[in-house]
Amino acid sequence: MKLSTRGRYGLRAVIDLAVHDNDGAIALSQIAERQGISMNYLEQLIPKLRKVGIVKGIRGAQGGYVLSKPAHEISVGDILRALEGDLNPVECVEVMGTDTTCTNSDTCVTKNVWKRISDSINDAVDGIMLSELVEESKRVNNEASTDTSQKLNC
Amino acid sequence: MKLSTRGRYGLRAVIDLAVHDNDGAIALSQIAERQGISMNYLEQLIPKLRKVGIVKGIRGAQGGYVLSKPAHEISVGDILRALEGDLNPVECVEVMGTDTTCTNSDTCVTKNVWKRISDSINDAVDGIMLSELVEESKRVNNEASTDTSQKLNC
DNA sequence: CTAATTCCTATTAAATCACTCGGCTTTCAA
DNA sequence: TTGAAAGCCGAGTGATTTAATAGGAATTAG
Repeated sequence: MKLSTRGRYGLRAVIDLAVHDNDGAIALSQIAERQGISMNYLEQLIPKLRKVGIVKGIRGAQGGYVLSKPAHEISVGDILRALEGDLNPVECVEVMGTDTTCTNSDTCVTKNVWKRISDSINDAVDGIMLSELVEESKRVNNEASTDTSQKLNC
Repeated sequence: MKLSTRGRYGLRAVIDLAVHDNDGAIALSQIAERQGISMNYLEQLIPKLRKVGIVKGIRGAQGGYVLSKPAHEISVGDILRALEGDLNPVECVEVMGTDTTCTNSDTCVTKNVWKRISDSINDAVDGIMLSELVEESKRVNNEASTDTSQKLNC
């Protein structure tokens, strides 16, 4: 019941990108260095974010990545689901009504348990917008004001 | 971000045990057969439940397992945490204040995200008591009333 | 005693994770 | 026009975890 590094690194990368949003295209190498993440590995996470329209790649020299829509239109849920797949604790809880796997879903007691967990997770992450995290990141780094690099942990 | 079979099988096993609570000690072989779970594997999950005082083993012939406290005093959270370990989405979110790993927790923006996810998961599972699931299981099986075996899926 | 049962430890095949690596394509800048 | 900077893509790999299986010791009712 843990998020993988995909979700953790990926969220940090997107926050980093969002914080530097008005600096034009940001090269992956910059994000990787600031966040202390292997660039090769980050490169694997990006396609997942690109596919759902969170980031956009700009190829060629002086290229890099930008957010493909404003930060207040991107939720943490969007980011984490792109990176981790659906956030349901079990397979059988699908999008609502579309029970593919679980055959005896009528007599299944545990299903309601998984549903409640699933809903609470998704509600939580959908309630946090990327813009909030950007604000918080800037505020925290101003207070600390030691270095301007947006180094994030966890 | 999925529960393992430990949590899924284990919860079903405990529900099964709770449903047959007044039949005396229940052999693992019975639970395994009713739930369609390998007995050898179930045997590995039991120690986790025993350690936190959810079930109690009765050794010898005619032995088996019983709940070690009433079902309304056992939450789904107790069961899942026993089987899966803590339900936090990342390591660095610990019991509140005991931040062992994450060093720069002050400037860590994502930490609050993990905290909110963690809280919502734990609130959800702690709000469901085993007794509720037993009630529901009995009700559902009466309505369906095809077989008396408490076969659960998911 | 003996059969049933819990209890404990070891082994294992398969999957997943967290990367690394190499090569290709696109584009800008000099 | 060419070269370097970047994104893009797929294959490979060691370590860890998962989901079991297997075997045997301890315990107890009948």
